[in-house]
Amino acid sequence: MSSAVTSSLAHRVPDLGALELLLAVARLGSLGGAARELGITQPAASSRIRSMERQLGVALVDRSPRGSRLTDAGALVTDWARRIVEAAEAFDVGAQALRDQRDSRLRVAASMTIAEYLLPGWLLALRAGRPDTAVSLLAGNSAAVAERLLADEADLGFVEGLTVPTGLDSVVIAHDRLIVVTAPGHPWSRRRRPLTSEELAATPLILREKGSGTRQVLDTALGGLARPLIELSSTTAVKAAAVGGAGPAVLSELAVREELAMRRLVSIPMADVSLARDLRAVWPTGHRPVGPARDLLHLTRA
Amino acid sequence: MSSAVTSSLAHRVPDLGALELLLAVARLGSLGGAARELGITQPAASSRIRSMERQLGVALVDRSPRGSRLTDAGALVTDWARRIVEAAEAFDVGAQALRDQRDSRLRVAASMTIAEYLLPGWLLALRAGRPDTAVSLLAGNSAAVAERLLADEADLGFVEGLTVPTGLDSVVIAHDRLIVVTAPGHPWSRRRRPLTSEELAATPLILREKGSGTRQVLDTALGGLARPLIELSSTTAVKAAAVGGAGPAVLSELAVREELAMRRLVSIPMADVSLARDLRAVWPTGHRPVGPARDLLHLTRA
DNA sequence: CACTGCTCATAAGCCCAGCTTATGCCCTCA
DNA sequence: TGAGGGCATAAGCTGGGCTTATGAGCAGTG
Repeated sequence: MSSAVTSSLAHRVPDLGALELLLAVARLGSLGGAARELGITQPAASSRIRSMERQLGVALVDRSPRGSRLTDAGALVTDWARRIVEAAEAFDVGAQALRDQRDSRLRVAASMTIAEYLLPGWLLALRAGRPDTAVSLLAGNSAAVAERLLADEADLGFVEGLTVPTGLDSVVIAHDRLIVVTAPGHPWSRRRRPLTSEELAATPLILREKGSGTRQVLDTALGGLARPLIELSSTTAVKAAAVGGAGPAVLSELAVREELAMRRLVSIPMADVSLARDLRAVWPTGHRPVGPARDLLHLTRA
Repeated sequence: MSSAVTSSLAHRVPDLGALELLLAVARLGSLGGAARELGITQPAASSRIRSMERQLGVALVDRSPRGSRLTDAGALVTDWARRIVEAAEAFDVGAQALRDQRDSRLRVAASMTIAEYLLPGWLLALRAGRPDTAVSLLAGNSAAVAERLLADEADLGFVEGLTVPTGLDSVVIAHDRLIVVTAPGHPWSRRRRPLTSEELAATPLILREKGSGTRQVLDTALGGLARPLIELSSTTAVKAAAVGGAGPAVLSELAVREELAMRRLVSIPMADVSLARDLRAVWPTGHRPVGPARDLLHLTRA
């Protein structure tokens, strides 16, 4: 599979600290200034940038006695670096929410797909507006989300099922749909006509286990007929199998957006089945969200 | 601005090596197996995962004498980690292309926006299909791209201007458009009616310098009338100024997609101006791309 | 003209994170 | 009951990144 000769990414990509430093240099136009901002000394910054240039084999900044500017290549590298740092920020805010299980001002319960793909972005936006709101996150299925809310162990929930659990009010915050995907080499990727639901039902698919949200939606749409090629217990495992060419899979648009953009997977048009589903914010009937929960709710709609 | 107390991301986010290790553990279901794959010893993997758990304050894997499985929180963390690693892969493939200036099998010349936002994804896809194609990248404006191609110093080019440089054949590979954006707090973000071109032309904007591709398109669309609030020399600088609330900016949709998703910027609808532009692959007239250049060209269209 | 203040670079020394090797315990399966 | 795969712990090494101390180049100023 992946070649063992290829030394790991971590050896070829500068670490986060170096990338943050590079972004600071780009923004401030000076090594010393960037060092100050990050709370390190100027020689440390100087040496770190230099060793990054050595590692990449590319000159990144033009130094002068009046400051430092990015080279053309440096500007490009800095933009790519920003992507890594942004992903790291999402990771950070998510991990923090996961850690502070107790006594937070805003306790969120969310389904897996939403927690994976949408929540970090929302939390970053929330932090931008209200920097000191401590958020805690509990991820689980719809039933678990409902349970937490009703036990007053969460202030706001997010679910992605077809139905709203009883005892909860809800509002639709986004739409999602399941799509059929295969690896680029699969015969279906060269089809001209859209796929019919009969064909889909007749073909063994890479699926989530029974009981998962996605599986429920698919089974309902096909009339309980989806045929498993294999059943896996996480979206990630399903994606990996599909990318590896094991067969067609049915997954949330959210989950495969990046794989589609990278052409690691291709989407197969469907003719007659609508696998749309709503993503909803939920809360105990009558208890409209207030305070930070209300702020978060507003963020999610737009 | 950003608080100095907040210790840097790098202290709260595990480094790339640790994240890669976590992904390997998730995939293989065993610390030792993951260690083997990454070419380190089992104790090293064990300790690294443990220190990552300590750093995050979250249990990530359930160890047992028969292997290790991710906890629920671990699954979530792993998915967020995958995002970082994917961004790092894009960085890596881009940096490599930037380094290998000479004697590559495939020499690409691309405009800044394309090099920044699209090319790494293409190169990853290309590498997936042809793992050993050495690619070199030169980023510059349309004129520079044309020059390289005509001097036979590049095999395939990508430009985003309004016109195709003479001497080159081209094919449209994607569409882009410029959009007006502001920070979320700006008055325009609460407008109900779309913006007219008169209003846009009458308002001082954060702009790229004259001569840049985006500026050209905007000036043409407004009849050469764009009024600068400030002129900055990179897309990134413009974005940063806009995010900071300095005023409205006009930027490529590609460049601000993530900022929009994160709600760091909001898009202001335009009534009567179309700021669409084509992204094109280009090559010297008559010399249709062959070999790796042809493969890359195919990847970009879909 | 020299002084001040900004820039960056170099050198010497410290410290800790992460690696390795060596070992031991737990569990399962033949 | 022993073999084998899983993980943990302990001791010792190494290197990368930090600090402090110092010097040099350039701009603006009285």
